[in-house]
Amino acid sequence: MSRLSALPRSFFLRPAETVARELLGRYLVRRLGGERLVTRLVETEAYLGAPDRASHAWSGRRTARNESLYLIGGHAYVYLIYGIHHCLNVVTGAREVGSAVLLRAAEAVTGELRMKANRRLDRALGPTDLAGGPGKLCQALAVDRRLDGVSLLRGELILARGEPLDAERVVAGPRIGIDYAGEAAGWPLRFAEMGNPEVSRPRPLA
DNA sequence: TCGACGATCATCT
DNA sequence: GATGATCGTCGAG
Repeated sequence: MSRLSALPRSFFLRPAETVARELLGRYLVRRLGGERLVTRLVETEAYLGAPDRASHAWSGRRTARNESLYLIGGHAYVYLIYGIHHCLNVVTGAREVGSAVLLRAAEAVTGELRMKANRRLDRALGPTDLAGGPGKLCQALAVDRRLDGVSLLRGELILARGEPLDAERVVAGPRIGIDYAGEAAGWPLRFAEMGNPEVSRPRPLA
């Protein structure tokens, strides 16, 4: 069961790019009404904070919405996108920095039936339909703004140790959906497990 | 107070 | 590949 023990604070007190890479293969555990849903992370993106035009903390931007981005590493930042979907981020680094890692895709380990029910899709599920995308991952695990700012070291949403990937199994590429971000749009801050079928859109070449 | 927009997804052709 | 859904947030006025 040690694979499901929480990652320590020190794991998150590092640059977002490092944390994003090393989160691959780890477990994201959601406690939901006595049930435990376990997923294994296969795709992440780093957002660097003030210097990163794609980041909600770009240029030190700070509002009621993104306040939890400025917590110490190891907390959740959850926001609503396109009025419909939620995105789950892991805050990294020291307090007041504003860097984070977006959790983009995961595969089910346990609790798959509940996740499928949470997704409310009647048709047969394809490879990326369960949690192969940031909005889908949140829906499968019932993550919404109520979990904004919670600690990921304990409680109803936890990041656990799992088995980190060997470096040669990690693919890097540009981030998704941030064409507005100028030069930052091309930075290779998206990381995924090579060849994993759950990985979302513009699939990195394996 | 108002208008524009977005770290997406499902469905359609 | 294209498009509509849908609304909280933010900056401009």
